[in-house]
Amino acid sequence: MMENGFSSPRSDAFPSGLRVLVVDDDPTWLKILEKMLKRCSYEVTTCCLARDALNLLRERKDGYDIVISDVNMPDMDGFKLLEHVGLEMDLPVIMMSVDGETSRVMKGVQHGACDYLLKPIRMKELRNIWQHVLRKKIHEVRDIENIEGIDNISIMRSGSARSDDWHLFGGEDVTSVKKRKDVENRRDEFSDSSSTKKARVVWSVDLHQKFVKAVNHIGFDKVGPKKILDLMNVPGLTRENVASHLQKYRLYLSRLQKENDLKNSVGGIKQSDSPFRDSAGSFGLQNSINITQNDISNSSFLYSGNKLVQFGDTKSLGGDTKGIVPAPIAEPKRASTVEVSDSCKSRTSSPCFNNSFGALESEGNFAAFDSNFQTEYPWSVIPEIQLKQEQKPLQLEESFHPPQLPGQHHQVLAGHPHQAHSVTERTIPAPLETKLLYSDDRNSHVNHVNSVGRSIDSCLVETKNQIVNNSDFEHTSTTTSSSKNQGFNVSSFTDLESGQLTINCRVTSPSPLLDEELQVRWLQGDCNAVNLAVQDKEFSGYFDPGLIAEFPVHLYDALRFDYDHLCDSTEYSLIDQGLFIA
DNA sequence: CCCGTAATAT
DNA sequence: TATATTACGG
Repeated sequence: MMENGFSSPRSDAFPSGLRVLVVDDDPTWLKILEKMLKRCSYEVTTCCLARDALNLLRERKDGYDIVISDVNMPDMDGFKLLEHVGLEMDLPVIMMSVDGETSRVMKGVQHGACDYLLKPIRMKELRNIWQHVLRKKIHEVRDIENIEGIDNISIMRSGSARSDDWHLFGGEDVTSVKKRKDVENRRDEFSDSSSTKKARVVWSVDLHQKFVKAVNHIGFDKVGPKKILDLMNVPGLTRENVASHLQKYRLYLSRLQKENDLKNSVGGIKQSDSPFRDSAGSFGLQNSINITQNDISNSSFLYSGNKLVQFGDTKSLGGDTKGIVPAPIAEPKRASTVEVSDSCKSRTSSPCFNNSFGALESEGNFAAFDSNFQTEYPWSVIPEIQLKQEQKPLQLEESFHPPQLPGQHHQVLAGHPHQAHSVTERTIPAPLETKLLYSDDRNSHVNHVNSVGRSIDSCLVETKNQIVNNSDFEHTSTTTSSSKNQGFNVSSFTDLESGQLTINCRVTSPSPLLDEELQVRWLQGDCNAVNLAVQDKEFSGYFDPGLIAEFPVHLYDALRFDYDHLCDSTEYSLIDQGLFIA
C-alpha cells in the first residue's frame, strides 16, 4: 500500500487529511479557501507570499500533497512558483486566478499546473483536488517501476535533431503524455553519425531533472558521475556526459552559494531592479532563483537540502572570497562526508504522499529578493536558448525562449539551425523572435502576455530529443535505493511522514523586505482591515452587509460563493465556467 | 583500470 | 556558452 503511493497520509480515508498548501496574496481568499478546504477534511496551510510558500515546501519537502496557488502575487509570479515547485518538489499544483484568460491558463498548464481554477472557486472544485495527488502518485509509481528512465532522453546523435517532444516540465502528469519516442528510430542512427561526432547530449529539463533526482538521492557529498549515471539510467548517456554536467551543476551551485554569502553579508539589501542580470547565474538555462529568507538561511544555509547545507557553513563566507567559483565547491565534499544523510529526497517512491525527490537543491539559493524573483528563470529553461543572447532588447535579460505552444515549436538548435526533422507534426520554426518580456510582478501582472501572440514569460522549455542511436542500451540501473528521511528540519509537527517543523515565514523571517512587503500588503488593500475583521468572525459573518460593502467586487463574489458552498448551493458555477472557457 | 575532477578543446 | 574530451591524481 504505501508502496502504492497512496494510502492515506493520515489515518483516515484517502482524501481526508490531504495536506494542501494554499498560496494567495489576498488574505481574504486565503481565509475562504482555507475554510472550504477544511470542509473537505483537508489539512490546510496557507501563506500569502509565494516565497513563503516555497520556503515551506522546501523545509518540508514532503509535507504537502498539493499546492493551490494564485497566479498573481506581488512577490513572485505564480507561474514562477509553479515552476519551482515542479522542479523542486514535484507536487501537483493547481493555479487559480480571477480571470480566465486563455493564454494565462494555457501558460499555467504548460508550466505544469495540474489544474487551473477560476475564482471564485467553489467547493465542488476543491473536493476533488485529491485526484491530482492520486494521479501523480500513480504516475510516479509507474515511472519508477519502469525503471524510470527508459523513456526519454534527449540526445542527439550526430546532429539529427528532433523536436517532436517539447516537454515543458519534467515530469508532471501534465507532461506525462509526453514522451513518446519510439517513432523515429528508423534510420537516423548511424547512417552518418556514428562515425561522425559523438552526438551531444542536450540537457533538457527532463534530463536535468533526472540528474537532479539522482544527485539528491545520493547525497551531495557522495555524488559522482558514475552513481548519477546509474541512477539516471538513461540509455546512451555516458559517464562523461554526466561528469560534465555535474561540473556545470556544481559550478552553478557554487555560484549560488557565493551569491548568498554576498547577499548575506550585504545585509540583504534589495538591489532591486537595476540589473536584472542574473548574477546568480544560470546554469545554462536561466538560472533560478528562489528565495529563501535570508536570515534563517544564514545560519544553516540552504534549507532543507542537506547537501547544500554543508556548503554553507563550511566555507561560507569569508573564505570563498578568494577565488571565485572553485573554492566553494571543494570544501563541501569533505565536509559532507561527515554527515549528512541525504535526506531529502531519498524517499522517492516512498509511499505516502510526499513527493518523491526531485528537488533541485540548488534552488535554494537566496537570490536577491526582488529583482531576482521576477527575472530569473529556473534551470528549467533549456540551454539552447542561450543562442540568442544578442537580442536582448532592453538589455535586461537576454532572450529566452518563447514558450512553445502546442502549435508552434521553434526548434532552436544550437548547432544546427535547421535539421530535417523526421517528425511530421512539428511545425516549422519561425524565426524566433525572442523578446523578452519580463513579468515584473511588481508592476503588473499582466505583461506576461506575449507580444508575439503567445504568452511568454518565464520559462519555457523546449526540448528536442534525439535518440540515441543504437549503442547499447543496457544500463541496468542499479538504483541504490536509499531512503531516509530528511533529517534536517526540526520536527514537531503533526505530520506523520516527516516530522518537520513548520515554519511560518512571516514569523520567522524578519527580513526587512518581507516585512516591508507585508506591510504594504496589508496597507494596500483597502479592504484589508475589513478582511482582518472578518477573519475573526465566523464565516457566516461574512455576510454582514456592512462588511461586504467594502469588499472589492471579486471578493464579494468570493464570499458569496463561499457562502453558497456552505449552504451547498452550487449554481454559480456556471457563471464562471462560462467566463472561463473563452 | 576505474573514478572524479580540473583543464582544455570544440 | 554548453558540453566534450583529455589529463591526471587517487
